[in-house]
Amino acid sequence: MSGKREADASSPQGSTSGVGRAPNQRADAQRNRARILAATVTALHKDPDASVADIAAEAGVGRMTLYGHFQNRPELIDAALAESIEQGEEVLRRVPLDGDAGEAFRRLVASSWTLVDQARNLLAAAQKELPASRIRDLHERAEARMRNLLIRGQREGTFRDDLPVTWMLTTTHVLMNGAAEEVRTGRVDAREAPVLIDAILTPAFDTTAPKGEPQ
Amino acid sequence: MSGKREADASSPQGSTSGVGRAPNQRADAQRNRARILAATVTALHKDPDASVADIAAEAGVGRMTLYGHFQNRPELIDAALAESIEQGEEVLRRVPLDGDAGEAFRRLVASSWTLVDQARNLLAAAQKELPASRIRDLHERAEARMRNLLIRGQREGTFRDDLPVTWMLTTTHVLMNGAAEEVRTGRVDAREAPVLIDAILTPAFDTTAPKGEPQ
DNA sequence: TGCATCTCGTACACCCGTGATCGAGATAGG
DNA sequence: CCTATCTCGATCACGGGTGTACGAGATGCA
Repeated sequence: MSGKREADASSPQGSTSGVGRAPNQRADAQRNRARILAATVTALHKDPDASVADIAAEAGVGRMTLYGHFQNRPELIDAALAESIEQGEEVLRRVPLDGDAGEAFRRLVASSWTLVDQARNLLAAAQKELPASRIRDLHERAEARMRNLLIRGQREGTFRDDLPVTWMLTTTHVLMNGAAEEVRTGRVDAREAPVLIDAILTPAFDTTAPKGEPQ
Repeated sequence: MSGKREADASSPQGSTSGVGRAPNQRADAQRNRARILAATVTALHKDPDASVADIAAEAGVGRMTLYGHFQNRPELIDAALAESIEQGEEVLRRVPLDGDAGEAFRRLVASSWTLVDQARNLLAAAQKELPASRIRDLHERAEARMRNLLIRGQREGTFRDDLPVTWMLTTTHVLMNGAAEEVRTGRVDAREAPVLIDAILTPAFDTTAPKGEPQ
């Protein structure tokens, strides 16, 4: 449903007219497209404002080949973000959300953090090139999943209900990004990050705050 | 002491040689310098990557006049950030830090948030143009103040001591920025922001978590 | 094998931001 | 009122990124 996006991102260098080429892509063309998308993520991971040339180089492909697949920079970023999020969705869908809301939330945050850590610079780039609405749309499913979980937790009394859900989402989001930044600068070990995030969020959100010794 | 910075930011357009002009600035030149600094903050507040031309326009001054006061973009950003932080210091110095560490911390956060809210885009710009070390230096006093308070709170048993202080600082920092962003997009009212920040930090940091009904 | 498809280098036009230079004119301040 | 100081427009060089045009050659695919 609504698969209107990226309609004709195919047909590299449509020699003469080359308007609406169907997905009759040659195998190597498809491979290159995938490599470019992957390269976009890794290139941006290294340098948040990598140029199109940088990305093409990272993909081991000529700049012109890249422009054959994506008309311009925004379109490239959009496609990369969409793919990245789609892959993330596949992971997050596997996270069991039933049972205790607090436990489920911690599981979801742990999985999400890894994804955020990988794609944060891509996201930063997207925020500069794409309209905010587009980014919101792309994140809709992931955000809804977490929001619903928080709401359920509030109803069941697991989470405090004196906080707006949007603020809880923002807090979670911002903490994950902060942790990613700390990892990047080497001040925090990557494996420790989820623990640190939990150490803040659990007492901040839970109604029963088991912080160690309750004294 | 150590007023080595901005040494010769004076002498606009040193006509011929114009090397080391002492602070014999004319009154209007000083005024313009101040206006430019202020304009840098407000221009960057509107658009995080405003150009030098934008800033000059915002100050109601010619671009060349600006270059008369600051040799290049980094120097301008540096000066603006330094001044902004200096003004912030004046505010923060007035915050009483004695008494209960938790209360003192909340006071400090409330004051800090206002400052962060005003200067966050300036900071973002600075992070792109200035070496990270320089930014660290500029923030040293403010960060040390908060760090010491956190450490004292840990020693006195007010704050948990199972969290690295750096992570507590990061959490605080990141939450303030997040709140500022929410205010900017209109999802949160500015007066409510400090309350929301506290609502997270207090239960997250305090050993005794008074979250309303403790069961 | 043969053709459509795809790759990709070179070269170019264009926009934007920075920073320097020149020089005329305004203005503060003694 | 006179001069050193300051403002600031016009203009240019430069660098870097984006996107387009051309076209030769490699390659998958049937």
